[in-house]
Amino acid sequence: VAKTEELTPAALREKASWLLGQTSMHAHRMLIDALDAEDARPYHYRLLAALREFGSGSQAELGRHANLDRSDVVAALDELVDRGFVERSADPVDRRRNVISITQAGGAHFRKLDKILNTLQDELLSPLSPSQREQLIKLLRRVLEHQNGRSSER
Amino acid sequence: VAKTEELTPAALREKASWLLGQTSMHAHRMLIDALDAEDARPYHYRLLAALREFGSGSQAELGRHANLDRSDVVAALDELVDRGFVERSADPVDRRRNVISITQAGGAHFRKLDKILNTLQDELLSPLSPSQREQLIKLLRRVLEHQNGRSSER
DNA sequence: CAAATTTCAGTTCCACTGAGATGG
DNA sequence: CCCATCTCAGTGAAACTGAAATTT
Repeated sequence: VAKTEELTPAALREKASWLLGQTSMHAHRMLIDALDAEDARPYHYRLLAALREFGSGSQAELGRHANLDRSDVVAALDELVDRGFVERSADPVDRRRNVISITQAGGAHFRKLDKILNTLQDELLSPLSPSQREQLIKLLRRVLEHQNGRSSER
Repeated sequence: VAKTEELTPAALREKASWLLGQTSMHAHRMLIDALDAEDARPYHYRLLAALREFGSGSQAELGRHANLDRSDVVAALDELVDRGFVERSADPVDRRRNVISITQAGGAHFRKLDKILNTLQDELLSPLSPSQREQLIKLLRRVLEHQNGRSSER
């Protein structure tokens, strides 16, 4: 049996950016696999979550909430419209905008995906105790808030 | 001033996979930017680190250490050869193999990149105290080891 | 005129797949 | 015959860029 712990150079293993990259890549693969069973993609979940939490809105607004590029919002919403999970309609007060609203089927779909995502978190964090999980999330959130602060200063 | 903390849906903000993805993406962008100044890419650093730590070896072996796909090893090594940081030579005992060795310039290059990477870790973790940084690294490493264990069982 | 929105076309980076040629 | 290695060509997802058309 190969000792995978000794495969990776220490120079990499000790770097937070490396650990973040590896764990996040693995988590992302798990996510793709899990969503695939529902014919869904990570972008779908993000958009539906933003819609449920902030209500209907323009595509631009939605993209900012879900952290999607304006370009990718178009294509991802096309897919959600195809599946009947959201509706596009012209905004009567600002004719540049499309108003996106979530359908009933979309709400049900989101709840299903959210369950899948929650299960996935458990699997991902299974080697950690409950307090360690909280710790990890707290630390990551702090790093992320700092990053968001710095990038919005630019 | 916009409150970026309130932009993201709670459904996302509370998920470890989301936090990992966002922080790692940001870290990756920082990495790309920092290495760009040295005309280098993340793949270069990984390969050089593996070479320094495990010594000369075949490309396949190198790829396993640096976690690069066999296909990507070829192209990345081409770049490093062009820059004079590694040398390709035929393996006398196994003529399928290329033996890759790091040059003196390559060693110097690695040390420069390693400094850049270390500075970047500091910047990345700047909102955390020293003990929090250790905590984060410890927790991430534990998650990663668990992932590696599961994926090698398949 | 400046700014925002939607959309399209195209790019980059990373990871990966399939297949061919060579050799152990 | 099977397996490993190196290489090439191509795919796919995610994030992003530039520009056009429309409207505010």
